[in-house]
Amino acid sequence: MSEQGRVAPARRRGLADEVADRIREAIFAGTYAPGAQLREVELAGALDVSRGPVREALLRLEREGLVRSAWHRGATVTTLSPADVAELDSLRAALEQLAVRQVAAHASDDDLATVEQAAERMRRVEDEHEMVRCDIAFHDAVYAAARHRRLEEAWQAIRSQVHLFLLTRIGVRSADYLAHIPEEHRELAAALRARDTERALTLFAAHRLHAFDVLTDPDPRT
Amino acid sequence: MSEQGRVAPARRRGLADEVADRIREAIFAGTYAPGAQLREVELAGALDVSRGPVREALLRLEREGLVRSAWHRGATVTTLSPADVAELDSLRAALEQLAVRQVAAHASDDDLATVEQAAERMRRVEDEHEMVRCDIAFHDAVYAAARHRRLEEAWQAIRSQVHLFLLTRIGVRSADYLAHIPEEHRELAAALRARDTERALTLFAAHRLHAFDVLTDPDPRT
DNA sequence: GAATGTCCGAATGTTAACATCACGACAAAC
DNA sequence: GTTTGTCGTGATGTTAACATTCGGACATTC
Repeated sequence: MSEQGRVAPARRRGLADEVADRIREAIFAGTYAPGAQLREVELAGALDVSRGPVREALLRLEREGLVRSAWHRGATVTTLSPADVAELDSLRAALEQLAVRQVAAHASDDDLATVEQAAERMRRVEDEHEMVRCDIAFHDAVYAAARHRRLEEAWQAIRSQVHLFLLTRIGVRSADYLAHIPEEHRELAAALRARDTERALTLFAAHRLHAFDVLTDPDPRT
Repeated sequence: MSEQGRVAPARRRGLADEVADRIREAIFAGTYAPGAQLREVELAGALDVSRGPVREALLRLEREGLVRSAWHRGATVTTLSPADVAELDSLRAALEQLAVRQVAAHASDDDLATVEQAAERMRRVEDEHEMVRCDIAFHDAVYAAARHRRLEEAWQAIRSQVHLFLLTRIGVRSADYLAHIPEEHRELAAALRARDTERALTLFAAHRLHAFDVLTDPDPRT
């Protein structure tokens, strides 16, 4: 969005990045369920590359918390225990508070517009997987608007895990989810646009709570 | 201490971990100054291993923010601009607040004792490099006492950079630093031991400010 | 003389073969 | 019957050679 007319970044990516993307997609698509082993030779064969880039890709996915690996024991897809979800929620809260403060205080109008667009995009979504992607994308936009590289990196370190968590929510309260979530995000964006820090913090906290307590307190109506 | 009599973790580490440690030490020792290039063949030759583990080690150091790398352009030691230092300070604040809350609320007495020991250890230190190491070790202990794996990982992602930052402070106000810092940390530990969340948060904030404004507002007396 | 095009060197990216390790099954010993 | 020791399999860890790419130096062109 209007990077002041700047041209594209135009940086070439290595094979390892590409491989990491493919593996990540496969995990989110359910090809590799949580707990499944990710064998290097198998992945290398499937993606038609050697083990080097696969190895590097697994290291990056480990940085994202999507994968855990032990010495000579290979990599497995992360499984999220209730304790893990609690950790994710508290850490996400800490990061998001900082992000919201930064955005409300210093964000450019362009960046705010990008956040609003991300919220708008959710209204035209039917598929649940797509909605989860949009949800994550919205928060990506918020962190991007904060213009805080290390904060964004910290978010990326748990981003995929949050994605995984949201995925487990699919099927539960799906009707509510699809109906209410877009409006909720529009309010978040509006509070940021108004630069109302306190209101934004409150709304973001409520938003996290909605996502979180579906697991601990499932809605009996569904 | 006293992990309830549990034996040591006893997990073997790979070559890559060892290599990462050596490179990290070399950077902290000043062998590779900020901005310096880290050539894979050079490191591999010096450490007498092949480029594979070196490559892996550089990826880990990149995760720690100690190293930056671009495609086909190799890795360089991170240089910290004033903006970077500001980022570190704000992110560190967010993480530390969560850690302090967790510790004050749920930490075991054993974990608190470990924190106190880390603070005590600072009193017998003369060398400035050693003091910086103890300073970091103290905060390590606090994060460990929080018993929050992802929070600890987030801390580790900026830990080395904070170390680098503290190193730049050496030589400035060194007398003050060596004299006052140990007492400051003992107060931090005491507030945690008393489980006085608000006081601890205030003290930790003041502590960060002390470290931070040496660069922005150097003491004229020194 | 400034700009463009081409080439060379040096570094990283990638590959495939080799070495090492962990886990499980099976057998032996107590 | 439980435990301990051995072995084989299949994976990861490591290595060294090959391919690709970047950056700068030099020559060329207008």
